[in-house]
Amino acid sequence: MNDTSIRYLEMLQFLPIYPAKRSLPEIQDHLKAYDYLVSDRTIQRDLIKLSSAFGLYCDDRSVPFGWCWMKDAKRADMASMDHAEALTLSLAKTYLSNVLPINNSARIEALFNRAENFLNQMQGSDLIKWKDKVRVIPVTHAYVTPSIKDEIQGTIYESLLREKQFTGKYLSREATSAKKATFNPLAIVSHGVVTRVRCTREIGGQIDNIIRYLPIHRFKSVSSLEDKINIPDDFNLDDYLASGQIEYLYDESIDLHLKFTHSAGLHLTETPFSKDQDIKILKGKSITLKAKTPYTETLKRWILGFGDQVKVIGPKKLKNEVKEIYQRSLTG
Amino acid sequence: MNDTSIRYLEMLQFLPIYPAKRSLPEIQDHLKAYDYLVSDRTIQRDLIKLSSAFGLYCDDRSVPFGWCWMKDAKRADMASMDHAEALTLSLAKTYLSNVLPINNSARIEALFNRAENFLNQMQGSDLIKWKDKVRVIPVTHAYVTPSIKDEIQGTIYESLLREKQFTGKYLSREATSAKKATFNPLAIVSHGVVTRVRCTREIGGQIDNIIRYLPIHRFKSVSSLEDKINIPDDFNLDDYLASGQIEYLYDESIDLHLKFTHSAGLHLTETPFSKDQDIKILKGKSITLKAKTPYTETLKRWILGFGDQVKVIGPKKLKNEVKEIYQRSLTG
DNA sequence: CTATATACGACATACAGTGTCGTATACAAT
DNA sequence: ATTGTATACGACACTGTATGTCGTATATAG
Repeated sequence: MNDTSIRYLEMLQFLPIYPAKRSLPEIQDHLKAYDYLVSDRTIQRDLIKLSSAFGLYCDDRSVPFGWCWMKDAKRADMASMDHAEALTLSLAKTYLSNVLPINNSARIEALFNRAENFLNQMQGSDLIKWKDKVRVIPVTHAYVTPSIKDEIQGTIYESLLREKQFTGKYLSREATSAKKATFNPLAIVSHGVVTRVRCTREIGGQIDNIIRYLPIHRFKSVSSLEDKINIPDDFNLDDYLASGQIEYLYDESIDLHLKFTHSAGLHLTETPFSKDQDIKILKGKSITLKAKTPYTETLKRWILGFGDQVKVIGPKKLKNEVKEIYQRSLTG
Repeated sequence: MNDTSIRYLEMLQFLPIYPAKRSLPEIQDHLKAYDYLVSDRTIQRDLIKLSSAFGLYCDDRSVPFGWCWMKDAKRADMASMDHAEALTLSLAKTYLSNVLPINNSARIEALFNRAENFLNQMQGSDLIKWKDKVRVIPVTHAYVTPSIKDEIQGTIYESLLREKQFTGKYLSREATSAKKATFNPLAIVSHGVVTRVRCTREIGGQIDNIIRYLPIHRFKSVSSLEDKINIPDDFNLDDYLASGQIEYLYDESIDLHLKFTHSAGLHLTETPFSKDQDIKILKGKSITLKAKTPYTETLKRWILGFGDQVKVIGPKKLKNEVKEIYQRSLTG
């Protein structure tokens, strides 16, 4: 068996990403721990060899030299972790699990696991309970994720990208048993825990040219075909999303004008609504926001979520809409 | 360059994870592209050698044989990506960038880049514009991310985990110039694009035992110290978050009871509010939801976001609160 | 059944990987 | 400055293994 290659990998995984770095003696010690007893000269030669193939960088401004991955190295994801990065990944995991079915990616799970292992195995005089030091406050309600089988998601994604058809059994909301059909995948639209595939359907060779919008968790089974998809003439995803068939986009662009209470609006000074926002703090301490923005379902919820801490000043249409919502709520 | 070990690594990176596989001629072609001109016999021997050391699998049910990584192989994270995984990662990136400052993690960026490169370089008869086939509809308004310097975030995270102090210049919202002090980091609380550090402050060796809650983007500079942090007696993060000093948790547990319009509530049948939710579809098609849940700021916004499509039935306190919000909105 | 592609054992050879040694250089302490 | 120690690196020799070639067996396709 060839020890050398494995030793290389062990080395590559021990090196951090620039600007952090490791000296040759540190590397040698690390390898020793894995029973790779090689001379320093060998390691030196290895590093030079690997640096051209993998994009390693050697900081030779001072002795001992420091070795690391270049920031933009292709395979920099193999590099070792540091505290900050592991913590960032742990946070990322929490956010993503609220919002995206990531069960499909063995790799990203492996990455998250590596981060947690790193944090758990932190060396030190006493075991530091890092989990007691970190909290994520969700920015959105965390629904229970519908379960999606890896193979189903994988097949649909791959068919989409390869522009191939797939067959499958789909259980619609109304139906009691899943219906078999052939599908032409056109696009994937991810909206939180629900991922949908835009597609047309063929049953018994019959295409109906209805563009459907099917949550992939409702597919009970799928298998890929090698036939090219039939694309409806001039299908365009953005046009489709904007067409209002899906509720999410009401208006391409509106001149939003809101008035916040001081405490509710203050966050805009640090986390702007948008890059072109225009905020003013009025005498009474209220804060006004002006911005050009698309009018989406998400925006509407964002505004409504503030309750009486925000007042819509414009556009008039939106102002009336919100007013009517409140009136209906009170009378309904 | 003619190096066996690096050729091995190149090979390993070319192999996909089971059930996908690559044939020997495919592997040879790939290596040829990297100027590794070796005989097929050599590659065959390599694969056999590597398979025991790395957990490769050879599908020898039909000729030509297909090689791949076993699913649970230790180092499977160096395997090549497939379509589904690359797409998942691309979606994850979009979500995360709305919600978390990930600029700090060179590794996760490297992973995302790898995914996008994979998608861009998809071979095929014609170039497939994958970006036209994927959309993410944000589940929450995307604020502009405050800029945080890598070093500052890194130093604070590391200090927290190592339980060491750090010094830094902090610019408070009211002040015009940053103030230098020593900080005892106690915890990190991430809330969307804003990440805050719970800490106490020391100025001129004087500790005030006020537990502060500072957004890390307001630090202008920091540098780590080697002194152990001073922890206030019986500090506990959860107690602190629950104490109401931060607005986010109003009540440990309430019996939430809501009534949705049919269209607004239907999503709960597939993406449940919580694991213990109890939903009923009434005669008038309205949908009621009962669930035990903490009462948080996020929950309040979630409810308000539905506007007149939801009615609070209980608890009474919440019902009145929402009613008052609407009344104030209309009269204010 | 024939033709072609693939798999794999055997063998001889060249060369890559390695440790050792010696020298040049860098950094820290005196 | 001067000394001592750690590090970097070129040169060389040796061992082992990585490699191409060839021949044979087997599988797939036409």
